[in-house]
Amino acid sequence: MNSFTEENYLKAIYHLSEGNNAVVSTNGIAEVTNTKAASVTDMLKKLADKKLINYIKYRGVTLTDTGLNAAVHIIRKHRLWEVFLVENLGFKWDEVHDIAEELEHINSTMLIDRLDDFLGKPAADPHGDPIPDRTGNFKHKKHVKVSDMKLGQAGTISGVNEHSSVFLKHLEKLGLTLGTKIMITELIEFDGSIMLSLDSKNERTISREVAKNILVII
Amino acid sequence: MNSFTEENYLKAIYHLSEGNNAVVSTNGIAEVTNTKAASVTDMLKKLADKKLINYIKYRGVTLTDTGLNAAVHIIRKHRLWEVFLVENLGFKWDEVHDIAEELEHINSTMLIDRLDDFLGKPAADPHGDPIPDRTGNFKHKKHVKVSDMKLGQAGTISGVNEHSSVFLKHLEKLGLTLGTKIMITELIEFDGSIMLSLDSKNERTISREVAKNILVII
DNA sequence: AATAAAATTTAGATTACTCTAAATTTTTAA
DNA sequence: TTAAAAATTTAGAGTAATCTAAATTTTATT
Repeated sequence: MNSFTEENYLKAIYHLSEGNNAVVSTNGIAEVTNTKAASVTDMLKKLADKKLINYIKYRGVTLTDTGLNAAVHIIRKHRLWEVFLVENLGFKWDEVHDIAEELEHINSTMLIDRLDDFLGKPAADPHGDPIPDRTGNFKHKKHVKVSDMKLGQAGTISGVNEHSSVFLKHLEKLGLTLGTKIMITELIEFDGSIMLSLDSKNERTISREVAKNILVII
Repeated sequence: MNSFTEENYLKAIYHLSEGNNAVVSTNGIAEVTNTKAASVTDMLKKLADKKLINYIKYRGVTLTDTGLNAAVHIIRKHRLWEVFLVENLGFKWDEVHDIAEELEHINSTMLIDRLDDFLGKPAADPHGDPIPDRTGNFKHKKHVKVSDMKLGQAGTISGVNEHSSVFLKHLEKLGLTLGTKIMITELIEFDGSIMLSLDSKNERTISREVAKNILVII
């Protein structure tokens, strides 16, 4: 069994590689785990010994099949708990991240399978992120970043890349919640800002930084 | 904030003192926490520094008000999660202890209050143990051990003192579940065994050890 | 009351994870 | 293509929780 801390490293590596098994850097991991690069190096050696990652000194890290599987199951737990918190306990989408971060480390396959059944085997969490099934398979929805959309293109908001409360509250204030239909009405050359219409009515301007963290289905 | 481990010691002390603030011994704690007495001594010093316990070297331990409050809140969390597991996820009463043991350390007052509401503010967990409210108050049901009952006395099973799966499965096999009405039909002098009738029908014999761990309301 | 047994504490070490500071390797850019 | 900057690793040390073995205190028993 992997420790709480090991699980957090695996999850960090998974997220940094965007699920694509892209090579991940020591500093990148240090940043998202709130540790120092030296501590990360120590842990990488340990994870490599346990055959959870492929690690080449100075060159970076990828997950092995075992490591990927472990990471995906932690993510499954995290997202199922988020659904429970929002659907059953009445939390808002910007309030669930930290609690799910703790709940995701509870280890019981039976618990998670039964939670999954109880929730009706949901396909996505409250932020639109897909939930893998018990074998670890995702049904991959094709998400596009708003920052990659062309002028005049339309789509439906289907997810976010950033789960912090500040960001999600901001989206809510702008009316940019899951399911909202948007269309790009103007691309500002100066700073990369984007103007878009909401459900064919109101118009909004968002910064490039915000646009990068909103996902749509076209 | 107290660590996972500190919380387990507080809970152990609470249970050993039977909620009565009776003095608890180092060896007693070592046994229920699966550690060695030397490790317990180290931790007791730490808990005393944090003013969670009253500790006199060689003489034993009681909880301070702060320590008692912390312990009661951990127990509240444990019991609420047990209700959730049985009522909503379909677990049996002998399957929930270990999972609740992990869930009880999740720290979020908001989570627990909302879980409490979601469950309908239950008064007892699946083993009949009372659940304190958010201020830490128990509505104390008067429980009597079957081993303390007199010949001819009747009562309704309302709780157990032992939560292991082996014990609970045994009770189930005998039909001795919560809510069952029993009457003492014979007290065996030889070994302290007790014979009782179930819902005025079947008769059962249980050992003194079993009788000590079943609670009834008279 | 003296001594043996039991309970408890101290001393010294170990494991998991973390850190700072210094050394090494890789990348970037003149 | 080489020097400076950035990234990474190593060395050495610290904290939390644990352990064994030895020392001390309490309790039980003659």
